[in-house]
Amino acid sequence: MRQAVQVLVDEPAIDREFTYLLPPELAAGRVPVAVGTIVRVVLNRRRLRGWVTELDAPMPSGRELAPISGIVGVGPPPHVVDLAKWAAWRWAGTRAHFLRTASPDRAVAGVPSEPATWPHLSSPELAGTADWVREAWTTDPPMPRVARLGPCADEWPLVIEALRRGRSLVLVPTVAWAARLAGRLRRAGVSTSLAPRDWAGAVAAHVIVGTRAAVWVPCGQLDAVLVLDEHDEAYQSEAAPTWNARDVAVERARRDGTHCLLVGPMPSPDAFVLAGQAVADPIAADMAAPQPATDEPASVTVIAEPRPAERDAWPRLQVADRRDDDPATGEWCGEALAELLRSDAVVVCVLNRTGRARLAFCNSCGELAVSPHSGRALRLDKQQFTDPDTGEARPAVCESCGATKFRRARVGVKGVAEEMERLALRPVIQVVGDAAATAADIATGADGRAGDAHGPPGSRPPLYIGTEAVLHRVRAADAVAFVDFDQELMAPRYRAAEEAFALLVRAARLAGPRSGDGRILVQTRLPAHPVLSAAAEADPSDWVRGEWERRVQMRQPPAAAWALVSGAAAPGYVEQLSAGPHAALLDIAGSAEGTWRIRSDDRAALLDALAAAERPPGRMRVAVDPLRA
DNA sequence: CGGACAAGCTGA
DNA sequence: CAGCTTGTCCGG
Repeated sequence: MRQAVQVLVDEPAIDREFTYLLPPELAAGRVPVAVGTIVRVVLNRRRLRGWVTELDAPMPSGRELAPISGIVGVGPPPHVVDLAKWAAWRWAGTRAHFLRTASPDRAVAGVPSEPATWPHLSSPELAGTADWVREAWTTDPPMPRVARLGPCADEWPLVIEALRRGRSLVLVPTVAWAARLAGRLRRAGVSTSLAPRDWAGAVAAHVIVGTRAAVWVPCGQLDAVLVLDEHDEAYQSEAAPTWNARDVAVERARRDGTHCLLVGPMPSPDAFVLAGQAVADPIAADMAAPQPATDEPASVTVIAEPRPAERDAWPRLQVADRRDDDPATGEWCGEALAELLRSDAVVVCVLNRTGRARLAFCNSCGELAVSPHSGRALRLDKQQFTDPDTGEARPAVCESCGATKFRRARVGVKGVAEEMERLALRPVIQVVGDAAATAADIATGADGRAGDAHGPPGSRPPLYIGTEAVLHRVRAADAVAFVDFDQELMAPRYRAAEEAFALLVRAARLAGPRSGDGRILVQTRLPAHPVLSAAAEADPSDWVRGEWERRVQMRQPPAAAWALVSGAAAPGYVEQLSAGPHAALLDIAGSAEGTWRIRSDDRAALLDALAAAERPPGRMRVAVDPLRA
């Protein structure tokens, strides 16, 4: 009896399964052949990698099958192969894309055997004290839960609580965080796998720690899933398919019948949708979330630390109201910031603009210099204006009063840095983009304080200024100042407020808790903005509720499902969608640059429609619920 | 995706 | 009509 298997080839453009013969000598080889095993096949004279997706495929009649040409190594286990199939539907991608992410970098001949039980946690370092979160791990039936943890709070007790349940998966947004946590766990004697470096080792580990790809670890049944900083955009892929590891984690936990805890200083609207979909009986009316199946709002309870603890996990937030300042002067620096800069504190300033001049205001009459043709603002370069549309240079003369002196406003990092140095009388270090600063620029002292490595003893610590990259590259500061926070709050993106809050979270970690005198200064003309009140009071619940209502009202993700379709094949594909069976539930809008936005209140209907529509030949990108739209 | 093959274009 | 380009099809 000859055995045939189904093989999905590792070629996203093909994304099809083919039947191959499994020769007996390969079936009896060193690597066991199972669903997920990585094999080599010849398709149309091409040698390709592929994954076994079915072991006993029906033998087709009237066709001679080609044999599998070799076994490459162990691949993702069957339940992960199935999870990849779900993800391909969820983000309108190919199975091959997700199976690649779930497969080891290099050929793996075998995996260790799974321990039957997990060791009892005995070391004193493993004594957990997160009573407040324990109920999250005991609800029956298990379900995804949302928990709030202040930005400066230690995640360790939550990790210990997870470990008590058994084999745990802990996702964190950055590689550095993963490495730090894995090291700490190993030192405490816990068998730990740092994914994806230790691909096969995950099978035998008590805890698997990693960034977004870690959600695809090849281990078996999980007993607890923990996603830290679940709001972080690093969990979502920017390239299509725009999959999100947090959402995959929730689905994986659901399939394992286990608990999943979504943790962060600010529960994201997405977390509420994920938890809300799982709520059968409303536990408390803390937050309304959609339940598409029944159209009935479910209630999601947010688990939070006792108030004093959460409050202490935030730095003090100082709001510098700039409404009284004259906008025409273009001064970037208010009194509170000036005072901070003149002090001896290590200060990190954030300004999400690079370069020097942006807008020019007349020194005598305050008029904004604009192009007479387009009405757009002119850039002031040295003593000349540059027209933003034509690039044409013109003399710097005020149209309304004839004066020739201008001052720049909305200056970028470079311009502010120059003035800051004069104002603060100490060195200013600029951090822009990823490659701009070298390690030496942001060397930190033994205690992790930025600035200790600079200058002779007794000299004043430097100031840092940069785009938000500076928040990733300086490890600690006495204070973080946002030069123009309105730019974040009012950015023309549907997630602007959420992203602004995420910046405050990053800043909070640099500044440290209020007990350590940590401090964030925010210059704004919107001092009552809910994002600012949330951070000032260390309680984001009002803001999160309002943000959710806004998303519902505007039909934005995650309250509604979006798919952005672009590329050469997009017109034909969108035409298919508008003629398909789900068309009535879809809201299709074209845009100028050959991009279509398909919107639906019913995510499943949208995803089914995307999967069912035929893809015409040619390149195409489908971004489901993209971060930027 | 990339090889095969068919249909279309060019130049002598 | 050879020799080349361009387009469409399909893979086990």
